Amino acid sequence: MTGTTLKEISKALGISISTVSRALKNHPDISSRTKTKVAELANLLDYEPNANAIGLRTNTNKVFGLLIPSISNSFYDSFVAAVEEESRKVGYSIMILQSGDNAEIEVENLKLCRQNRVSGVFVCIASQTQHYEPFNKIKEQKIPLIFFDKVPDSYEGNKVCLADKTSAVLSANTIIQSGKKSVLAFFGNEKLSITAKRVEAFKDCFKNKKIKLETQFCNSMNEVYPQTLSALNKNQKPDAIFCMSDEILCGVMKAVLQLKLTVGKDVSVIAISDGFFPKIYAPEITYVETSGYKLGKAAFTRMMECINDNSEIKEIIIDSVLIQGASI
Amino acid sequence: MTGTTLKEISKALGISISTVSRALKNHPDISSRTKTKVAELANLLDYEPNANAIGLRTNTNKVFGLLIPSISNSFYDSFVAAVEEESRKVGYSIMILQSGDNAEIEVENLKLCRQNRVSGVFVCIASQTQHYEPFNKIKEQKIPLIFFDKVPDSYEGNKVCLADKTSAVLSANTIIQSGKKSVLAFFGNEKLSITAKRVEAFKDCFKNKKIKLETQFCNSMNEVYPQTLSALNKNQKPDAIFCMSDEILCGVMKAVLQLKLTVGKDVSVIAISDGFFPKIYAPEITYVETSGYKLGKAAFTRMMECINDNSEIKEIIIDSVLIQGASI
DNA sequence: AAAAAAATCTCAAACGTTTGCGAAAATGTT
DNA sequence: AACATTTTCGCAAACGTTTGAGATTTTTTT
Repeated sequence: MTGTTLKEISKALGISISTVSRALKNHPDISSRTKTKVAELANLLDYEPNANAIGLRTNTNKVFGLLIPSISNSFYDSFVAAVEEESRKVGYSIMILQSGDNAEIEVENLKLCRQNRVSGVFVCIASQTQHYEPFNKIKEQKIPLIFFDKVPDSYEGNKVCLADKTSAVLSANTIIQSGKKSVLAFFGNEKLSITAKRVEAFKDCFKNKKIKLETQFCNSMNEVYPQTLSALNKNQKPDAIFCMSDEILCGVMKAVLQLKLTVGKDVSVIAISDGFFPKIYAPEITYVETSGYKLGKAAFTRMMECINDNSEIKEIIIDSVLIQGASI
Repeated sequence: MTGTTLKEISKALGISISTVSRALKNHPDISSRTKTKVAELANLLDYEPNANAIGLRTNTNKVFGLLIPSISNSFYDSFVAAVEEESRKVGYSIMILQSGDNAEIEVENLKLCRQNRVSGVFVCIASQTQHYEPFNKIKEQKIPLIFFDKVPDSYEGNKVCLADKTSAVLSANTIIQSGKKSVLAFFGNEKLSITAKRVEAFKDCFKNKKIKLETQFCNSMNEVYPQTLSALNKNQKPDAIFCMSDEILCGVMKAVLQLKLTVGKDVSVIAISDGFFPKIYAPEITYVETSGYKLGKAAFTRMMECINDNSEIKEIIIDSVLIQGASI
């Protein structure tokens, strides 16, 4: 009914189940003659190993858990794409679990990973995650755990993240070198430590400079848009705007378009982005690249290291680079 | 070492494994006294059922397979988000498999779904998928199969897709009613049947009208951009541009921005989109909504119907609706 | 107080694989 | 031809759970 099993093949060939099993995995104990016999019949009968049985027997799954706040986000989905791509190459699949940035759902999802005996889990923690026992449980089961992007400060573990400060500093210095005098800087969710770090580093760059700097925290395009609009309508409007994320960039640009300003001439804009959005505008926006794709590749590499030799804990930081557009 | 098992609980409590198993699932045969005893200890010991063992015993997994060309696409990732969200509510997880629009990887992925005994699979076929035996195999195993978005014409099955024609017709009629005289229409991958249908329906609307219509096929923003640029630089430039997708819209708008034209005044624009991109421009773009999110919800609903009562095959079509912006 | 019914629990097989160890068959060595 | 090796294979247990059917205990009925 459902699928061919080793037992069926063994019966049909008059050999034992173990021989069939070994034949299929090219075990040296088995003669090449029976190997081909087995292979042929298995092929004919469309034999496919039962992943559950294997998982039960070996107590692992060829599956990675991937915990993420939301997949509808160009940064995360390029991360996911990268991890999936690499995983497939080595025979792993990925199980995606969204938390909706909700800490409770996050622990549910961690539980799911344990129940499924996944081979490893990648996690980008929710903003309000406070308790780390669920993560400890994962570790107790010897399941490799890789934090990425939003990583916990106060918890030890493998971490792969972007150079938070570098990207902010790079942006700030670009603005300073261009000789701008009044800067409006938009940052994301104030509660996130990544935001805090960036703000601090960014502000530091402007110390002792004769440049006016105003910083604001925003969570969505719909907040940024009106704020930019009113800022640009003031008498002393900013001559440079910094955008910490794509969403913010979109909000800023919407205001810029609304006022029919030309970026790079009437006002300068610089963003932190993974690169898609800056290129949909003309002139293109100058940005500091933070690639979800690269981050994904790095996280995957780290995961494989953990699986192969359960080595010590590492924190990896992906550097960012400035991509010149014509907006500043 | 790894995790608590039923056996351990049963031994500790001096009762049989089956009693423990039944107690945990609230079976009527078990007294409430032992139920609470079991529940307490299970809780204390952090018992978590082994998904592999359950899967092996019951021959199913609480997992849906999700086959998709690429997840880095706002339409698909909102689809994925919707399916994941709903699945979680009923205790299912999703396994994401990208084909990269490659038919061979697609069959590999289908195989993975079978090996994992998933409870159901959602699939958006690759553009060149020709052979349907792998899908038959899925069906033979009584695994519910839901095609979505890019569905095969020549293959019977459950299908959930957007009203291809309606969205094109809606766009066309909006253009006609606005009194435009020269239309430039960009469509996506020429080989896809969905494209063919839309083109045909779109063209039909313009029959017997005194409107100039030029259609072009494009696959990326980088193609659309220069083409739009040159079209808008001609003497008789189009007064309305139709964009079949978000990517095309971005390409068109880049040219519009480049030329410092104002949408809705200098040139009209209308798109088919799931709604994010049209709203990042000012004025906002008028579009026909085709929501990946809604499609996901519908596909999920259909999946649950299939799981509950293995009813007959259905084809569901999600209607589209015009969202007014100021671009036409 | 005995018989019948109901409630509660246990046994044991099964799901499909993997794997250590021992058995049989083939080959090589004196 | 007898023995030692090597090659090839089979046995059986184990992974953790579910489930039908039977066993035991408790409660109800007569």
